Amino acid sequence: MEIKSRLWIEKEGKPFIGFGRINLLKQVDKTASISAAAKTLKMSYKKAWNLLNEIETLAEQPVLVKNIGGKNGGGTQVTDYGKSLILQFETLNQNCINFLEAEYKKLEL
Amino acid sequence: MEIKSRLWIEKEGKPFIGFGRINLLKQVDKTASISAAAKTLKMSYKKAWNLLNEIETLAEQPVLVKNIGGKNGGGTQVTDYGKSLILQFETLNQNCINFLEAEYKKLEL
DNA sequence: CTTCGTTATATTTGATTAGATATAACGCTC
DNA sequence: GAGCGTTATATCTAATCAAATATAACGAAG
Repeated sequence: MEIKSRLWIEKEGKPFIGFGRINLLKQVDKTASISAAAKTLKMSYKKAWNLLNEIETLAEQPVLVKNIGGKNGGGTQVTDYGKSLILQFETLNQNCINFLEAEYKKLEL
Repeated sequence: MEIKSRLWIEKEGKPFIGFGRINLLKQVDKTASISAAAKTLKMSYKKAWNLLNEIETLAEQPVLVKNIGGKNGGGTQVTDYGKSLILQFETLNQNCINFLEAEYKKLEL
């Protein structure tokens, strides 16, 4: 028996960043490509693009720098702001997990 | 911009209790009827029954006392154990929300 | 100027899930 | 024993969501 959690941040009532989107951002950062990131996460390119597009629509600062065409067909880089989103969310998530594990031990189920 | 969370407890890898199930249990406790609880939550009886059945299958102690037939066709009562599940989950959930609100203020998004 | 792999986008198909419907058992009440 | 409203369960339909497919634009490189 174990406790699970999912947290996310909303903006204007719409999901802004959460577990899946941050995971996707990390893969984009690692591969420098939306399509490559989608492939490693076994997700359709369309879905990945939609998720990233929602993030950028809601974000006040640019999250991605995209290059269409050119060397190797192009690619996508994650901005410093995007990287800070990843870092902040992951620490927040880990803090939450630690907190819940401690609380969970107090329960009698 | 606001932070949201969902937490749940799994048993044998399957969801045991979470937000929706606890909400349903509360309604059953209030109405003393699965069908009435399903109606107020705008959920099909089948779905409500399935959720409650999963809870009881995984729980080590009885959560519900069901009466088929009889006065008013029967009904369902929540056991003391079931009520303790409700109470414990709700306090845990509220503690988590308070914790996250505090953590959230530290972030720069 | 052709090739390449990427971003970008619409459309269509498929699968999974939720919902509606139907039916039976049950036991108290009248 | 007929009626009632509930629990219990199967089956069929609808709707939603994910996936696959198709197509175009793009720009560096050879």
